[in-house]
Amino acid sequence: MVKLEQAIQSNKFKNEMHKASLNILYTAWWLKTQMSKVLKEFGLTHEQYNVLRILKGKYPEQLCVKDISCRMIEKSSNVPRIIDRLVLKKLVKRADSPTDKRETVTTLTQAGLAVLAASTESINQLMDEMVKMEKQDAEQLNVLLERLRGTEG
Amino acid sequence: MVKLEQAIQSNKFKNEMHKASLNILYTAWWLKTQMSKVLKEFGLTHEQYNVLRILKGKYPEQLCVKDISCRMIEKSSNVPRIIDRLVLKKLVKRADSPTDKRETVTTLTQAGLAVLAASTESINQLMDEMVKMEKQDAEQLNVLLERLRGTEG
DNA sequence: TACAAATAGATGTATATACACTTAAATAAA
DNA sequence: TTTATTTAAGTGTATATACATCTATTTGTA
Repeated sequence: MVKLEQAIQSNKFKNEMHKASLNILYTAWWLKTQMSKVLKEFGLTHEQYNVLRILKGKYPEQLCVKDISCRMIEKSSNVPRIIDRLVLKKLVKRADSPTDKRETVTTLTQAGLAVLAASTESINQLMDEMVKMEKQDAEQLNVLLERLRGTEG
Repeated sequence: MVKLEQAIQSNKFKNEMHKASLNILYTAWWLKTQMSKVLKEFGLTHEQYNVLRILKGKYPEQLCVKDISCRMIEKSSNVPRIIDRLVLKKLVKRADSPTDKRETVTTLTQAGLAVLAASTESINQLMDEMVKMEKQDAEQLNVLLERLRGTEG
């Protein structure tokens, strides 16, 4: 097992909480990197994949930019530009909203659905291989992460 | 407490492990965002701060680019360009390595030491306010994150 | 109704990530 | 010793993040 100390070549942590913060940042980077390798085979970035998944969650409903934004893991993502790239690849379609002329709405194309299905299968397979963890541990991890963010407002 | 389900407006998780992965990614983004707000007051980005901390860890020793890279939390960071920006701000000094002409070595300036000390104090204060967690929980979190990365290699 | 405020999305800029490629220098091998 | 390989760092490009600003539209209010 690769411990945090080896990964970042340091064992000077102010306290356990400081170490845990660095551990979360490192683990997030590690997860993203592994997933990105798989997604690259489908010509997708991690963030493009996230947008496709969000669209799938409401398919065939059309979602406006702000409805996608508020579901993104990283809230400061620039969704219009991510959609730009998905449009170029013909994985999503953009249209004016019929109810509000300020909004543009987006939906998956058939190609988008296909690429998403295939890439999701690979991602799920990766997760099964990569992350060996008992259900009970995963539950405990979720509890602790939400406890950590306790003061979030 | 803000749960993951509210944060990303979804409660469709394949299993607890899938949820834990998203929870780690979201928590990492949340931590980075909070820290970046504090660092901005000192004109630093999260990654610039990480490089300064790494240099401090060996100060007054001079570190070459690869020694900084291997200590970065995000290994794919482009360290030469982060150093470029720190040099412009006169927080670090770059010089040719005396032993290997391919290498350039970097050290903190007095200004760099001062900015790092001040920003670290603010970051520590933020952490104390933001993250309310018992030492025991933090220890358990570290155990679980390392168990999750078990197959890393 | 007319005007002010708020909202949606697009756009601009600086920085960072991810990764490929180049150049120079050090090391290994023929 | 000469050549080949490896290594270190810098550079180029596409994409993303973080945040500010702009425009068009909608909503709220006088």
